[in-house]
Amino acid sequence: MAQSDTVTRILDTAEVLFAERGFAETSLRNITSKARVNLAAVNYHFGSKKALIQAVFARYLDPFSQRFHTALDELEVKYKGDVIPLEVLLETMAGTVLAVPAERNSLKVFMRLLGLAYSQAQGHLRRYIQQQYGDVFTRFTELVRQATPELPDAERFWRLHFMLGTVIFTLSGLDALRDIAAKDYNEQVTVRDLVKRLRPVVVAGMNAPLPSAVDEGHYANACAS
Amino acid sequence: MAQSDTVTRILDTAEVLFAERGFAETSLRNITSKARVNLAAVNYHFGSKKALIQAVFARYLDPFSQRFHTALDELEVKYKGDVIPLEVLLETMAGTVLAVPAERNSLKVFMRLLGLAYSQAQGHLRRYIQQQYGDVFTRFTELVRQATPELPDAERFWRLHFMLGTVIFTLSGLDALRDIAAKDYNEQVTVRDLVKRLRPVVVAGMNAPLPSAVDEGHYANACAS
Amino acid sequence: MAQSDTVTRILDTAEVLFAERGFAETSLRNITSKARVNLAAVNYHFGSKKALIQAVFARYLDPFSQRFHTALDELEVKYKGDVIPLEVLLETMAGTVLAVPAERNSLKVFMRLLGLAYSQAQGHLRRYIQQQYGDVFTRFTELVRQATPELPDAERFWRLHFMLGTVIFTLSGLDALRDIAAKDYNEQVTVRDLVKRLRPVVVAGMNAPLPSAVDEGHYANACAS
Amino acid sequence: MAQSDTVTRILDTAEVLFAERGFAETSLRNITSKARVNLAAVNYHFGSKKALIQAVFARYLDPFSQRFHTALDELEVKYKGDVIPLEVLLETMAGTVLAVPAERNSLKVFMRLLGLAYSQAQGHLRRYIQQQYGDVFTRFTELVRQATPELPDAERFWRLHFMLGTVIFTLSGLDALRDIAAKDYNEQVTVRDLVKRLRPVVVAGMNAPLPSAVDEGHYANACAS
DNA sequence: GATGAATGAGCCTTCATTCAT
DNA sequence: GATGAATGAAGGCTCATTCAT
Repeated sequence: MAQSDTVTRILDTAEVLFAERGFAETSLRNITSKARVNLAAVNYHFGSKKALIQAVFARYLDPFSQRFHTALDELEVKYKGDVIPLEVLLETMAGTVLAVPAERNSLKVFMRLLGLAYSQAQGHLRRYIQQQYGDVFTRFTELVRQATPELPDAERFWRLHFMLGTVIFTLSGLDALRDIAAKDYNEQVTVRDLVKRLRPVVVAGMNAPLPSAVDEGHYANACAS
Repeated sequence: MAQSDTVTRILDTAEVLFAERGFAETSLRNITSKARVNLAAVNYHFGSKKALIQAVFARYLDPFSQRFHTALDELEVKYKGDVIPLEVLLETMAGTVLAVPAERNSLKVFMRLLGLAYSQAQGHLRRYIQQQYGDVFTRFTELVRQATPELPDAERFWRLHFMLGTVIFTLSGLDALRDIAAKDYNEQVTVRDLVKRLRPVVVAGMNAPLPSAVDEGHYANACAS
Repeated sequence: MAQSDTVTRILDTAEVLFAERGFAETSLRNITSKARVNLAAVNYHFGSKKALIQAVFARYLDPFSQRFHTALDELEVKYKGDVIPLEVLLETMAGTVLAVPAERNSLKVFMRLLGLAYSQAQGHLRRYIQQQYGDVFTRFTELVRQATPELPDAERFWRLHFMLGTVIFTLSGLDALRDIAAKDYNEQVTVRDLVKRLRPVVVAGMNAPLPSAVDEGHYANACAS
Repeated sequence: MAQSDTVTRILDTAEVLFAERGFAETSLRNITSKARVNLAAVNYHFGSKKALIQAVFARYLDPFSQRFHTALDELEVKYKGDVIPLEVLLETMAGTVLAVPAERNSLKVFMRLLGLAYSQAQGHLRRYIQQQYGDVFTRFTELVRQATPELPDAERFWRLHFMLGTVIFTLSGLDALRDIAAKDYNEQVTVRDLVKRLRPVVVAGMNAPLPSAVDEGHYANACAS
């Protein structure tokens, strides 16, 4: 078997199974048997299951990180010191996110993986992602800060995560939702359709009026934590 | 030991551990040893791990479902045939969601669990929730439909899920995000604060302009799936 | 619930399940749930699973033992000191065996149980049967001895067990064999039919010529144990 | 540890324990601890306990099936079209049965296993044996049919099973019976002795006169099932 | 470089039994 | 007299990992 064929086969199979079932629910046996590879190969090539999980992410995030840096470079050149508008920043990020897995025909898988990275109990994974790719996100949020000077820093932080939740939740649960949509609305939705639908919602969310301080304590009597 | 003390102790411990680690990563031994209860007690009282998971959800969703029905009844009486405004509907839902676990001092846990219900590979759980509580959500979405007659049905479906993602993603990942926010913005955020912040964003998202058909194919060259 | 209703329900259910699956494969839960009786009732009324197994046998063997003694009494009166012919002894035993469970409509179950008593790893059961009912069988074999004076004692011992094997094996596996027979020979066989078929074979087996000493060592080179 | 040493040790230990206690009463832990082998080795090499049980049988039945086919081939050559006498067929089967485990010094174990295969609630095992080795037995019964043209087909079917019961019941319960015989008749019986004793009985049983139709209903009043 | 074999820890579940009520 | 609750032991099986070859 060719040298890195095994490695590739493992990664290809692992990302699909991880995306389908989650990390804990996917055993190395599941992966190696479906990939028709020796069970010990995972530990041989990657060292451990954790390292395999990280490698699966790295295969997406390395090119993403690189392309996103390049795209931001180009934007900074184009706007040469002027503030880059929020819509442009969001479009750029969306474009890069879509571009990377497009080459691997598996945007859906990538989105599922991103969702899992947030929701599953894999502390090592969040630490790994933060450490390896934190700088791109830091750079991006700084540009967003410049594009939304009217937003308090904390508000911007939360709204970015609100919108992150919107996107990841939707795209990572795409299959299930798509089935419902297809049944109820007789509509075959593609990722492209969804992104088109997401755009105005995300922009509106980011530009929503600030919460009025008046409402404070509205639920105070109902919420203890 | 008091009659149903064991049952309660198991449920209390299970919901915390499930919320912290997920279902697959939490063993019955983890639960029973922390709850200082015999391992076999889980199977005696619940029948299986799956049934325990469902029971954990039922303890939240049963009262939620009941209260939400009641709240919607009251709204329908109050508006006697008139359309109930979207903001009122959203407030009512938020109020009910907050009220239920408030009595148990564990809104955070409830939100984590809801997030897990969507993201983890527990098909039985989604089936169970859909089957047991589907009707409340159906009733709610029908009222939302009447409140947003200008939205195409499919668009409303997707936007509701966009907003669901916003809320669940944020609140279920609350701890991690709160830590970051505390460090970067020196801010101790409560769930109440977050709900206050979420409200204008959700309303703005639901009321965002419809996506223009002109944009179609915008990312066509970047997205293969 | 009436006093001994529970006991009867347990015994009725237990004998059926034991006959179907064997002793180890039938749990007290199987029995009590099918009998719609409390799990603890078995230990309450019988003391242990072993005791339940013995009770199931006692319900058949007590009347059998009593009737067989009576039948042999009558034979001894009738033949007043003369030797009772082998055929008569065999017929009498067969008649008694058939008569007992006939009242409970479950000869098949009784035979399965007898087969299990021999084949399953329930040492306590063999000891129990030997201790409780050994005397009837001793009395019977003594009469057989008188009826077959030409047979060496050891030969008679073995032939009785050969024939016991014939009967128990056939009748205890009745269902499976009946299915095959029904399929291959288009024949719906009853227990009565089988007993009719067994009679000449058993008699011929008992009366077979003695093995010639010449044959000794015929398989010596083929058999090491 | 040598390559298949583990497999052999597991099989050797398993067949002894199965024969002594039955399948359900023998745990994998019993087997692996006695065989001084890791518990997981059973699942690694065999896949499941069921598969182990089947493997234990296969180790006897594979060579038996092969040898018996060969022996029947030789008989057909020798008798070139003529009918092979019943005695010869029975001797041939007996010889093959004795020859196979002789090499493994465990005829007794083999016989116990055969008895268990019939009496224990292991449906999968009967299915497996029928499927894997059904053809040899079909071939054998066809030759018996030619050797006993005077017997009605159904009668021959039942008599073969009568005799099968005789043999399996006796040989599978050998140890217990041998103990009794040793005590009562001061006789140390070997398997060879028993086979010598079985032969005339089996032949006489097969050749017994047909049951007279006159006797029909003899026990009719005594047998309800 | 790659793999078949083996391992120890842990999984969920079921068992017969006991006990307080 | 009868039962719901609880228990310790044991069941078969799967896991990620290691190791000799």
